[in-house]
Amino acid sequence: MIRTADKHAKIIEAAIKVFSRKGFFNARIADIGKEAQVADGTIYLYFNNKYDILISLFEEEIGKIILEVKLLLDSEAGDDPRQMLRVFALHHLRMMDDRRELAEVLQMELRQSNKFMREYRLTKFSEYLDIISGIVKQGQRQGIFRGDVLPGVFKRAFFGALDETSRLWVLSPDHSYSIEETADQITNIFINGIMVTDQQ
Amino acid sequence: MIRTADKHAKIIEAAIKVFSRKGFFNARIADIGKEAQVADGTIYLYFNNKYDILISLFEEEIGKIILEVKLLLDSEAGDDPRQMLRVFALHHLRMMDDRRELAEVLQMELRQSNKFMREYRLTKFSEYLDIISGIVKQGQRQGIFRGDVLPGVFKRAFFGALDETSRLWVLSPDHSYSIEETADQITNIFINGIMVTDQQ
DNA sequence: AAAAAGTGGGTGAATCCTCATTCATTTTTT
DNA sequence: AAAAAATGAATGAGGATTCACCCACTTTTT
Repeated sequence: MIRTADKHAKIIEAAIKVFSRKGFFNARIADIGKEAQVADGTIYLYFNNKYDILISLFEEEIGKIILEVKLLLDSEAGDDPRQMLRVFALHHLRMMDDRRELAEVLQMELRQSNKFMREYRLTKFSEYLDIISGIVKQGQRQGIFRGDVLPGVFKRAFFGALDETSRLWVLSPDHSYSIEETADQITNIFINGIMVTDQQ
Repeated sequence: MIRTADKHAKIIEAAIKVFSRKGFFNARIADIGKEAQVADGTIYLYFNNKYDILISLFEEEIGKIILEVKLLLDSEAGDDPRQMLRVFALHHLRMMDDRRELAEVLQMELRQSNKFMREYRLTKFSEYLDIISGIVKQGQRQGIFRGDVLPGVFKRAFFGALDETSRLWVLSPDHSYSIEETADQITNIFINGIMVTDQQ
């Protein structure tokens, strides 16, 4: 055999392709098997069922994204919460743009999955959002962000804004605005919106 | 005959309940029929297929929401774009809170539908978003919103923020913050973020 | 005005197809 | 030659859609 090319990873990769193409419910296990060049039955050696593939996909991929963005924050944002928000936004949008297929799966399926798998907690996703509220809290401690902003509301608003904006590209890949421009626009709105100002 | 108790509306109403409970794909036509107290076959007298129910639901319900919010904007926001954003946000969040089942369907299924029904355009949804960009443009004309903010980006960011925030309640109905408080938080961030300021 | 036809919305059992999952068998690894 | 991994045909459940039939009501004929 040509290298035990980590079947698990191969299947996840294939699932991203197939789910992004057809959506979770319309995707057949056979499609994933074919894409991964693996027999249908093999998939069940690595995953319990179809949902399990989706959940594993979420947790693993978001896990990677968290690592990436934390690294970037450490290396490029110094101690400035404004810069941290910028870095976060830019990384998020770049990632969505670079990895269209993954982006599509996250955007389309992540919400639903919450629902019909109520038992399952998307722990990694929560962790991702908590990076944002962490930044806000830090800014408030430093006195440069207004204290009356609720970090728990802000994190959702900020993520929602990024997510909704990037959906534009996923659906119609011909940007009218550049990633950098868009990230700037959004971050500026939020930063101005949350800063301590002298007037008012 | 007992006055055709508008079967169409009855089916849509039932579909909202069923889709919100089980999600589009897990919902059975039989479930909708049962909920609407109508035979399975009857549904096909009013809709072409299962997708068609979902699409009709979207367009009709969002249509109603558009009418409501436009009325409110006329009657309560005067000519002040800031106030208009407030009214829009508050109405959106209130609506999501009052009509949980509809909210759930919109949040969970609206995204996907775009995808597996690529042919279909969600015209009403676009119209809804364009209310936001209209407000921004008006504010820019009046010189109270910064001219460098792109209305097409802003509308998505603002909607995304509202949408993501309200998902919190839909999934776990025990608010920690009130609707009004949350609407205020979000609107404040965006208004401060977009205002023309003297400093900087 | 009674009887006979006609109309069409409504019905729900039957059809027919699509997969997720299983497992007996084969192939590869140790 | 065991043990482990992989295969893919067969199974069986589920569910969207169809369609032959019903019946309450309206229109036409007698």
